[in-house]
Amino acid sequence: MKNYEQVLVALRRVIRATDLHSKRLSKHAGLTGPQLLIMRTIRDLGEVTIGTIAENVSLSQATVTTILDRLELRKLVYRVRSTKDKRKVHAHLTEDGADLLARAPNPLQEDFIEKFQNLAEWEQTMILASLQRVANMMNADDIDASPLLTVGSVLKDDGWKEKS
Amino acid sequence: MKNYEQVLVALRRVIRATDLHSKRLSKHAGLTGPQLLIMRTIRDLGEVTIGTIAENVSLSQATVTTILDRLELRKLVYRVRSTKDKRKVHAHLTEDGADLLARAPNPLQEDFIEKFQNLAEWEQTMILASLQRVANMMNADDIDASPLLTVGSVLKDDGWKEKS
DNA sequence: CTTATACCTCTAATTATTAGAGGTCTTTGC
DNA sequence: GCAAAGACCTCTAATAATTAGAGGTATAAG
Repeated sequence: MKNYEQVLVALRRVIRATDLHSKRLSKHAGLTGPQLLIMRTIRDLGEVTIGTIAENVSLSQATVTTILDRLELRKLVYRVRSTKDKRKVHAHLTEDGADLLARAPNPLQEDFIEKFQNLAEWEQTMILASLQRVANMMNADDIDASPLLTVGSVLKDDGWKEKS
Repeated sequence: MKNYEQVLVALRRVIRATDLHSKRLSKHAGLTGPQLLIMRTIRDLGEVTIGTIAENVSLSQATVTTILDRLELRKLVYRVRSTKDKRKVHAHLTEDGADLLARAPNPLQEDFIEKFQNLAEWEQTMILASLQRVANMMNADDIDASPLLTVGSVLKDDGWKEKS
């Protein structure tokens, strides 16, 4: 399994669904969960458009826009309109933003990627499937508890239901 | 009749419909008809958005955008994105643009407004109705020649068909 | 515990830009 | 003169970001 990004997305969905994002993270460095999430996305992906951020953190463009407004007000990020396509806007971290982010704790993602990649492939697949199952359960209106996971079913089935 | 703008719009439509805009004006000052039209709109209306320009010259926003691109390339206009509403963009004339526009002949609009306002109201109404009739005829696929203008009908009927 | 404040989040509407296609006019080469 | 090329003009449809408006949650203050 090459892309651990799916795992991260699944993790984020679990975090949001369980309200960890707000209760656990809001104190640290004065940033809320979504704010941290977005700032990390900007740092990790480099020159990103609003749309790309939204896609990566599973939020609407409108939501990302308003959160960026607040971050920009605090001089933690800034926007640059693309010259090649003037519809697009790139978000960047300011130096202050990068500093703050570096000091902010990241209990969930800290060297997670490195460790995850050292796992056996079948184990990675199993973990991903489990996370997806949890995330789907959180977001589902009617929780269907019947289909139990088996290693066999996991290895066959790659996709997972998108958020309703 | 307070607004002579309707008369100007009607005039512009006649000009476009008869291709005067390109044949007669394109030589002067190196500007084409639509370019002149748009630059005058910017000068006369002050801080205008793209949408307002489009409305005033009866062109689509997309068309105004591309024409402004060419004018901006020649440093005759510049754009400023509104800080109050970041969707909006204001167009301005550069000094070069204002100079060029001042030297450009304006055979159709030169002190037209002042003279027009000195006419009697019924006469203004009559002229507007006539222009609208001509403009509508130009744009109509099937020209209906039957209804002749009368002073009575003109004074009653205020609206006119929008361009199809 | 209630109220106020500050976030988060969404959908729908708005504004500008771009893509793509088709048209006209002017210039250039023959 | 005439054909071809290049530069405009113009539109509709698609795309990107923002805003408006409404509803929800969490934190702070009394």
